[in-house]
Amino acid sequence: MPKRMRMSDSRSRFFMALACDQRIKILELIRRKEMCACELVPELDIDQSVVSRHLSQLREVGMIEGQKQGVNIYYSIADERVLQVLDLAKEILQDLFEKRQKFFSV
Amino acid sequence: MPKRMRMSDSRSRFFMALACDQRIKILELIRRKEMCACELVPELDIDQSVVSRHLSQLREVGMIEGQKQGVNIYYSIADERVLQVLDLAKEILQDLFEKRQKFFSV
DNA sequence: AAATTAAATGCACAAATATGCAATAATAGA
DNA sequence: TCTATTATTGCATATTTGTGCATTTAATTT
Repeated sequence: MPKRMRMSDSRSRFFMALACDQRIKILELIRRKEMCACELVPELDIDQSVVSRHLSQLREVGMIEGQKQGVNIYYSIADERVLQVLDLAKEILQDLFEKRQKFFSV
Repeated sequence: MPKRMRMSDSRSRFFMALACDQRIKILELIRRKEMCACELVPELDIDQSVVSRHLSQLREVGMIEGQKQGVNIYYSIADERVLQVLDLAKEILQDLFEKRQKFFSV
């Protein structure tokens, strides 16, 4: 029995899905055009099994959805608001970076 | 040396800061009114040192900022867009929940 | 200056995570 | 049916993370 449940709030799991370079890259890739796992593998330079697991995780929290086409499952963004979240984070961090750069350049 | 850097993208770290029940709760608490660490401890039921570390982490990614008032440091949300991110996640998950409930009730 | 309160830090440890390898399952196409 | 390709699933492992305890640091107020 764990001392404390770390991520019982579903939002924690949601954000955990974004707390990983590879998964962010996957989202940014399939936002441009839908892709299957076997197309993602060479882009990410990690094992095929790992890509599969990342995709599962993103699917579980409702960020992406897959559609079968022949042998492949093509993934796309399931909810446009996920992209808003990604872009907001980028903006926040960019502004923070500038703010801190200004602060330390005095 | 780790095999692979897991969170070199600053966005990963940003979202990692949100991937934790306690830290989300801290944000939701100080969004209502600014609070110091010693006020947060009884609300969260974790050790004072842990609260301190959570606050550091949230500060590092620019989500909160502290202001000294006497002996205490009062924390508040540093960027309103952080709240947008939190609320977007809530909406996405709520819709996902309803969608899945509908699907499984057939 | 001394005492008190708040915040940060060092240390140890349990739990969770990302990863790769190997094997399995699933399925389309020949 | 057989084959080939794709995706999923154990299993083991190194790293990371959240946590608590004890201590230290910082700073205010008496």
